[in-house]
Amino acid sequence: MNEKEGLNTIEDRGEFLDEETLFIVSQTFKALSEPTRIKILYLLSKGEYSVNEIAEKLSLQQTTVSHQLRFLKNLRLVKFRREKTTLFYSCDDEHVMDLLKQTIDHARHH
Amino acid sequence: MNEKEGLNTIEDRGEFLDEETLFIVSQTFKALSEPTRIKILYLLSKGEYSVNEIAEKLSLQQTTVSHQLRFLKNLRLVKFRREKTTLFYSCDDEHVMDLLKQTIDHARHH
DNA sequence: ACAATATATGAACATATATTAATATAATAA
DNA sequence: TTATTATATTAATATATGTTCATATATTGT
Repeated sequence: MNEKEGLNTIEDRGEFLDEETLFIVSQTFKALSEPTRIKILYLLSKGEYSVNEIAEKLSLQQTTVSHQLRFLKNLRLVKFRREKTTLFYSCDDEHVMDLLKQTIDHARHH
Repeated sequence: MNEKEGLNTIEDRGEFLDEETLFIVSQTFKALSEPTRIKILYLLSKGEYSVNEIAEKLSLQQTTVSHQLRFLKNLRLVKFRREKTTLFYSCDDEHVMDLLKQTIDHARHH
């Protein structure tokens, strides 16, 4: 059978991930796995934009943008500030933006 | 400088991603966005394992593992070598494994 | 050839999720 | 107050996708 079992406990976290880590990791990558969200995050990496500005610049419907911003806000990847009736969204997670930039650079070098 | 269209080509790539980059990026993150695939990749980051070993260690069905390995193989994230009737799978993309490790570390720091 | 073992494949099913349409809320201005 | 603007929400729909079941393929050993 498997002569390795029983040895990989305690100090060595071994070959398995605990459920909570697994959940956070999968959620993080899921946020970055859809073209619409990638476009939004990439745009926001260049600056702060209102919902309507995002929709116009990316040729998306306002409601689509609003839904995806809620998704990203729930994961605390974006934040917003209000100015009268307008909400300006911006990035709120350096690590995740870094993952995105790394992967875009990597993809562009093929 | 950034008055709408026309100027943000070449040196400044601007606020938009080309379709091909967008596709590669989304596929890459999609690979890392599902718990089963994360478990498999994390296990493979520790060494080389056969399909049945992966299934046993992770308490997954053989067919599930086989399907997900095909997914990962299509994206060239894993490779395999044959030894008699057994296929030993291992990681084949340093950059993607690095993304995974970074994100696991980040998640574990809460 | 046959049996045994390891892995892959295709179809069916269930679930997840992105988008849309319609409507609601909230803030501001007149 | 009413109208206007900006954004959010709910429900419906369509599509994508992960898992399972049944079966197929491929390699090795007898």
